[in-house]
Amino acid sequence: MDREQIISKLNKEQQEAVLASEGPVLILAGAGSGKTRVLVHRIAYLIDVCGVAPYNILAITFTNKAAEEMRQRVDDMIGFGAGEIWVMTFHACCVRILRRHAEEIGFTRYFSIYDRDDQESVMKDILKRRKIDPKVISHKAVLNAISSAKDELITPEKYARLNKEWGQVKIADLYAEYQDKLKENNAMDFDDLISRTVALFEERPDILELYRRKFQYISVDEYQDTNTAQFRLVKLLADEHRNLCVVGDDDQSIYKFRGANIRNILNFEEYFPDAKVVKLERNYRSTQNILNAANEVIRHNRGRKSKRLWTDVGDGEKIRFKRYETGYAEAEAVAREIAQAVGRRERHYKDYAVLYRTNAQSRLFEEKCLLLNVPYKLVGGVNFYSRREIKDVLAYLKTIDNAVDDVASTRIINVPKRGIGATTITKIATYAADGGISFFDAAAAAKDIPGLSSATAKKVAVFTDFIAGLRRKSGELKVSDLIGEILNETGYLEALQAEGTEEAEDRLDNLDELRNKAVQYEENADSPSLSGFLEEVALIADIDTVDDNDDRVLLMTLHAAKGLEFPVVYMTGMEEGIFPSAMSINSSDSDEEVEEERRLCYVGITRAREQLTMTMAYERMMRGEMHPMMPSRFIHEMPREVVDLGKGSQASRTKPDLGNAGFGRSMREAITAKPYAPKPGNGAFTGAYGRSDEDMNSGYSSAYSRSGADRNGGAYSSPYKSPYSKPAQNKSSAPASASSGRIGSGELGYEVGDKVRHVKFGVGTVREIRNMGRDHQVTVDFPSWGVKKLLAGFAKLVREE
DNA sequence: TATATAGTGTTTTTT
DNA sequence: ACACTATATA
Repeated sequence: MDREQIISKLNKEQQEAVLASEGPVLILAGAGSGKTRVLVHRIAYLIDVCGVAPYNILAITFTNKAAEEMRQRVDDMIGFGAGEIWVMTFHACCVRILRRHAEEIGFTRYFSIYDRDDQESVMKDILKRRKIDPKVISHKAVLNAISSAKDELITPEKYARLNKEWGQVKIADLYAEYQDKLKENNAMDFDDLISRTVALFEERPDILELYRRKFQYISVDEYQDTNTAQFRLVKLLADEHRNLCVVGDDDQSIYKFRGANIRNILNFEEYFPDAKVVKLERNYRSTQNILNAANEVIRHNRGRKSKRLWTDVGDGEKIRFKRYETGYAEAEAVAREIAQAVGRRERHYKDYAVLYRTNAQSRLFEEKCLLLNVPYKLVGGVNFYSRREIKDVLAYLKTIDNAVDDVASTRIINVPKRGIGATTITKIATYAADGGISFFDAAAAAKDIPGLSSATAKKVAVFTDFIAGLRRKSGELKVSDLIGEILNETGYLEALQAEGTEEAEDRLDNLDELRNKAVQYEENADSPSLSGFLEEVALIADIDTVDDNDDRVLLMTLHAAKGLEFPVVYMTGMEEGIFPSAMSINSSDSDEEVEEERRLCYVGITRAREQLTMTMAYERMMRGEMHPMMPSRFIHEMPREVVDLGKGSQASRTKPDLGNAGFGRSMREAITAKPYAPKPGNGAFTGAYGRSDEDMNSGYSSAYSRSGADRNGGAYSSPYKSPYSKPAQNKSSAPASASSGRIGSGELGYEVGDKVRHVKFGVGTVREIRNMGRDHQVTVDFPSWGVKKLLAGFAKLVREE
């Protein structure tokens, strides 16, 4: 293609961005402004017009899905040679470089990649061995501190130099040990992938030179989400030729908690004073109403590069704001609306995305979709690859592939059960530590380990022999066959099949799925290998597996929705404390954190093409308790005229002074100003505000079918009683039932205050009897043994006359 | 050694 | 509400 062909279908700013091929470029791309289009055209321009070799191009994206999409579009545009371009995520790019130079930094090319789970087992182990009370220093807190340090390229030594407080000194120490442990295991965590690549480049100018020469033209997508380490990496690679094009939107920076440094984008022009800056404000995705809402909300943030999205497609529908009694009602109403629209053939399921702030909210939507037969895909939450059965199989594969990965081998040495218990595992681990060998090698030498009985050593040998056998065969066996062999030979499948529970069925399905993925990998990879498969699996995010052709509603967090778009979007749980999260509101630098939440809101709003609905619940179940909720401040921040409150909405009914006209653009006065406070006790829905019929219906029906009665075995009877008042709990120490009168009388033959005899403890006094459902827990005070809690069915207590 | 249960803490977002 | 840990018991 020639220059004219490439730029002919782009707007003026986009053309400018595409044509600025040399030198540093900062593209401030508002949501939906066609930045992927620009990036793709830019690459085409570099190759077809500037004569750059595809081999010399590096395009970094945020997710594998984005990489795939970009690769596809580049393929379509330039055809031959596109395969040579590196289009991938930071992490994938670093792994590729690190595998090649692993030996030079003390690893082998088979190094494992540890996910959060693996990191946790390493850290727990360290804390345990150091006898540190996890209540004083939690493994999670340590890992978070380490992760933040790595994002900032702070080594353990530097961390120790920088931090002198007691807790921090401890962390520095643990950090150092953690790094040693990972190295021993020939493993790296996600953060290491970046920081070790940076370290490699800084220590070995010769290697850096290699990649500088290779990557002549670099582009970075979602630049606002890069952290210090990633920025340093890019800077190292681009410093010489300075052909660096970054694309980002400071308003969409939502990963500060992961170390994203918003200054990277705000200060780009300081690092590169000669940078060309292009602003893309024309939006090709949403209606003007949606854009107005987004613009107005984000305007409440300070310190941003000002920009204002616009479109010429017209106003479109207003944004709908709907309120429901509870989270259950909210979820049901959303699912029902979708089902109805699809039923009327107005929409496909895949036109919809249901977004929420936290993964915990997903369960309700999942339940209601199931109930109403709405096909859905849940993105995130429990990642496919972090399910137990999947991790088990992967641990087998890792043990075969990376013999020194102790986390992997300890995980599966007794899975399925081989009669190797915690004591044995500790003995093997100690032996390994003393001899400076890996856990697996120690296990292979079980018969030499003092203190292990020959019977135990034999059990261990069964395991190590099995792995050794597979290791021999791993060269010629395909990954999928290897998986099959593991599942069959260990009896893993058999054990699951024997269980016969629904959960076991799910697990079997997941294992099938894993085998399918392996087959897919074998078909698609250039040169399939066990390490290659493990790497792909480690770096895949849930969102990467979303299939655009699948006709399903997508359920996901607002974070996961970044970079995507949908005709219809529901933003749910629009409540203070949920969104913005209580965490951000109560934080010590609340202003900044709420601004990040606001950006998240902006991201959510701008996902919608045609219709956007925001929903909230008056009451929400959190940590097992019902809480009254107030509308999110972000609702107030939207301009009044783009929002539809729905007919018969409470605002116009109970606040006649606000009516339908005559007040300012702010939503603040137009909607509920006070939290909905159900009267305790009577529980009827007589809050201060009237409700639309729709709200009424969904509120009640859902509450009845879901909240009270069903889950407590019909414990609550009257429809006039609040479905939300807590029914008496079975385990409560109050009388188990009104009719039985005295506690535990009848079946047990004794009651509180009675003297009872126990085979071992002798005679004691019954202090308490708790109904545990099937059995009773009896608290007995034995004069010579103290107070014991016994199960009536077990203890065989006999009343003493 | 394996299992069942009670007690405890916990939650934002993720490559 | 849920998951994880510590404890008790066969």
